[in-house]
Amino acid sequence: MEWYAPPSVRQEPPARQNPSALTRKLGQFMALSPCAVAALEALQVASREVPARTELVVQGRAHRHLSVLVRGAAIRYKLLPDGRRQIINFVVPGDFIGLHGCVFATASNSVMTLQKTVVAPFSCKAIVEIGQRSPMLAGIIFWLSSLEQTMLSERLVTLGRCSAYERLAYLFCELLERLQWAGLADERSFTFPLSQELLADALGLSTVHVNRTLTRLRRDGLVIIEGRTVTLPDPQALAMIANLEEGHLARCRPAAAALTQPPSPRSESAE
Amino acid sequence: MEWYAPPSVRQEPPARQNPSALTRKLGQFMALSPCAVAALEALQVASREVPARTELVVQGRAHRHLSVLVRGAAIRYKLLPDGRRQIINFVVPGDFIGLHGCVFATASNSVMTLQKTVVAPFSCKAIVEIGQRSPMLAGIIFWLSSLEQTMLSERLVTLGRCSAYERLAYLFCELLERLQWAGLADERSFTFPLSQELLADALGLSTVHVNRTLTRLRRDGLVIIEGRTVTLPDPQALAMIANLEEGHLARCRPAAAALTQPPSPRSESAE
DNA sequence: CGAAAAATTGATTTTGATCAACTCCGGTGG
DNA sequence: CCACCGGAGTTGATCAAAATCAATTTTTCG
Repeated sequence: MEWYAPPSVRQEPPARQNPSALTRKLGQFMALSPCAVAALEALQVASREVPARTELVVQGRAHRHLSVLVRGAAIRYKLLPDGRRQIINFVVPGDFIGLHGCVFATASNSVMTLQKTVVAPFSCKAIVEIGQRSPMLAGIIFWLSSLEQTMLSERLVTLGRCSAYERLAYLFCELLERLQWAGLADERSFTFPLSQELLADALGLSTVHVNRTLTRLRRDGLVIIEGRTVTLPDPQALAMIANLEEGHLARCRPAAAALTQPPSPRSESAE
Repeated sequence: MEWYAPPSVRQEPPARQNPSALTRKLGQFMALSPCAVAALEALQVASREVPARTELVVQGRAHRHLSVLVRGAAIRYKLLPDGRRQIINFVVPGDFIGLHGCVFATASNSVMTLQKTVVAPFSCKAIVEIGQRSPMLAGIIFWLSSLEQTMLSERLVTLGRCSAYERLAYLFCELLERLQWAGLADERSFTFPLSQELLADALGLSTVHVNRTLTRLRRDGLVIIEGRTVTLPDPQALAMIANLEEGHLARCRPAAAALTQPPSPRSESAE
């Protein structure tokens, strides 16, 4: 409702060359058929610009739309009755917003933009239809959802068992990797509208403690923050601190079964 | 591999009357067509008994099977390199084990039984085929996966922002509710093989602190533990402490769109 | 019965929260 | 141009929650 007011739909020129963050991300994990790419890009042709601090989804209310975040940044979070906030994850370009909206009547958490952001909304039905038309695309959507669940699990482990130092290291590694997927980060740095309060709410810490721990990471030469740009001089070392094993998320490489199977299953087994 | 050794497949009599925990759970959220029920029950005809403390899935290895937990209990957890353990969730009857196995090449976390348990393994392909044959069943599986993700998010919020007292209250409420879904708990008590160490690893606490906090909950008359039976004399009060709003998980009632939509342009075939 | 696992308890330490300034910086308006 | 404002970041002091260490008791179970 809130962000719905100005119906300033912008039609992207259909002949856009550069792939969306979504297809870029997917392309790094699996071979996309041209028609899969077409279907995914088609979802995003109608985009909409949303100002900062806008609630795209409100916990407890019905989902209005499903969308893909095309450009900008958002958080998915939950407020406790007494006002405490926990950020469940950061939403970066190429991520779906409110994919649950397809199957749940009401939202269990909120989503808010962090800066001026472009989203591509579409109806739930559009997704369902796409899934029905192509089993492969259904598999891709399920894969994306599972990937998100895996990241949630990792986060849970980090919150449950890691120190503040480790948690911050973890978050920086995660953001670097995810923004790289979207083609928005280079080898060791990224730009993202983080504040210490956001870090605190994402990691279950107080802002004061985030500040002190960040100071320590800076002193240790592991993180450099200049404005909105975060540089990780030694991502490997940071990943070690974050308890991330070699190729942690590379693990999410899709299994051949569901995703490389338009009609004919190919047997690509390794041992 | 481990639990695979004795191929003691037990064929349930096909005319079993009582529904599986899975269909019981689903039935509480949505109207299942008879043929959906048949398909779900068919998945579980071949079941296998697994002893306690058996690893059904091992992090870092390929998934072997997908299965449904029919009877018993398990945990999904992750070990950090230095041995710390975080339990990601408890697996109760009616839950899938390793649903990610459909789409990921390797498991990112482990699953271990807590007691003698019956699981119904089946191939990934079986699920994919079911989903392709009936969009409604595909929707149901996606709904189950989303429900799990929602519970994960809730857990994350609890770990990030709640005290030990609140966390324990939360976990007891969650288990009560989930076991009720499976038809395994009455209004205010359930039986489950919990130890204080398990509670600690699930909630990101030390066992000592769990012990003290549990003592406090007991003293406050909110939890009674006798052997493996947990009684919550006042689930409402406990839910309040756990920061659970009215009908928290009832929120996961499915949206009509995806799940009440048997009519499909394509092959919706009868079973 | 006896060993091992689980639960309990006390003492102490550590981590991180809370409270309270205070600084730095980027606007914004006079 | 500059004073001022507000938000974010920084710092110190203190407090509280939870971890850790170390026994000890109770329960479970072969």
